[in-house]
Amino acid sequence: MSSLTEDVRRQERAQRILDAAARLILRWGYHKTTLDDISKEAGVAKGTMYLHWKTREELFAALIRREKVEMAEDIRQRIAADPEGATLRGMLKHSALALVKRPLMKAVLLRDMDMLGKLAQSEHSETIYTERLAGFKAYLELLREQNLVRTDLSLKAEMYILSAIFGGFFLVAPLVPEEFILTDEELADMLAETVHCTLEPARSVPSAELQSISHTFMQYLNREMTIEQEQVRQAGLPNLVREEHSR
Amino acid sequence: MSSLTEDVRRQERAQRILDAAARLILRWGYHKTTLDDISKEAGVAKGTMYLHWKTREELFAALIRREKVEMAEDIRQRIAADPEGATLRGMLKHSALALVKRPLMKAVLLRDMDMLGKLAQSEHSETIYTERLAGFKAYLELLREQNLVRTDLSLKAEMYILSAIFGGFFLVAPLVPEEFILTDEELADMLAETVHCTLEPARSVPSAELQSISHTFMQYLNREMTIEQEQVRQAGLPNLVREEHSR
DNA sequence: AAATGACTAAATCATCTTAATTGGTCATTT
DNA sequence: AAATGACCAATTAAGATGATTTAGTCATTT
Repeated sequence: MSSLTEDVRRQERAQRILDAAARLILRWGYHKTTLDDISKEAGVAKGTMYLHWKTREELFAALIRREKVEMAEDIRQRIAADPEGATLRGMLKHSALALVKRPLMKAVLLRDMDMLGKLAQSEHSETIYTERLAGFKAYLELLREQNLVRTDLSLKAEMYILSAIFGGFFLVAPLVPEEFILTDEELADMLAETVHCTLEPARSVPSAELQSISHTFMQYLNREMTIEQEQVRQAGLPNLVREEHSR
Repeated sequence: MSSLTEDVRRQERAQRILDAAARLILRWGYHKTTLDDISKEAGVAKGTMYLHWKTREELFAALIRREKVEMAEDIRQRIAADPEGATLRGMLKHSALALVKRPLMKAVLLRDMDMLGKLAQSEHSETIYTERLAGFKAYLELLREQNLVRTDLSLKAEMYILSAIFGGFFLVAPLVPEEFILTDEELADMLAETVHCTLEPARSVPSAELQSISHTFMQYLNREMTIEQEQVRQAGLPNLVREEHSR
């Protein structure tokens, strides 16, 4: 039986290891980052890491999951703090702001082969994308029902437009000459402006409606997160407990 | 002294060789396409190709130049045939339409490493991009002066937005799930719609003004083309003549 | 004079061999 | 029971060698 403080220390150690992994993957990339490197950086023995994750891949998957959860929480707070946060433009603006300061997430979302190597094109990364977009599609449908986005375009087209705008603002950054590069804040603002102009109808939204959709959005975000969060939490527990659970 | 019909035959042969090169680079990529392959495909001896271009790189550069010129001409015609062609949205729509059916140009613009290899990141490709954007910037400035695009955003921001939208619509295609993929026409229309909503002011433009700006745009396009076209033409001439010229 | 394709030097690729690294385990220590 | 790090098998990197390919040339043919 593991005591409560034991569990906490485990969790902390798991976080330390993931911190180390994050630092190293950003410096050296996925391929060049070895488990020996990580254990050294985290100040634990290599075997200790195997008390948390069964394989190297699982460790990195956990790292990405944690990043996802942190980012979602970040977005949640930014949106909650912004009166216009729940609008489509607000959502995308805050997602962009949360993304620009997370190189790892950026690498995952944009499939950065240099940093992630084959991890970037693993089926794991593929499904994450598909799932996220599927969840987002559901949210967009809701917005359409409430006339908070244009309905004269097909849902499919709107999904593509959104992907293109969001992806575009990040993907072209390394392609355009330096003189045109925007700051993070400018980029997020212009992205939001583009989404606003293109997809939001020209009418002022009653704050009651805004409140309601804000609630819906938080639910969507929470649903996305709980699954991941559960897995993140379990990484701190000993293997035995995990295996019992999974049966 | 070379006769007139001689020159024509030379030009035709140059075109045949470039045709062959285009076919092969699309099938095998830049790296796997050898000069032997091309000469075989074009039905000429390898030495003959050296009567047109001094190196392999020059041949491929000529191919890309030709593609650029053809595409510019294509855009010109599409815009001329469209009453709204000269608007910003029209310009981008027709550029998109011209681009979607030119895999080679797409590869150059989007820096497709798989197809072009190191050619994609050569300084040649870099300068093409920079020059094109510089020319486009001048055109955008004109549009701003005539209030044909929003002036409440900085020129820099507008350049980035345009790059992001245009690039985004093409770059995300391989990233989004199949169910969201648009047809070429849909893509071009949605791209134009996005540009229209985001950057064009909400006022109807007098057709006189439209005529004027259309003229300006054609000039811009022509200026872009004449330099390239001159080089394309010269590729048909014997080396000796070329060298005399360049001194 | 124009076109060719056999030829060459240089680069690339393929194969083998050896050395080093690394993910994962487990007997030992704490 | 928890944590460690020496250890191992397996993969990967590095080197070395030889074979093949290929960009570019040029003597010969048309």
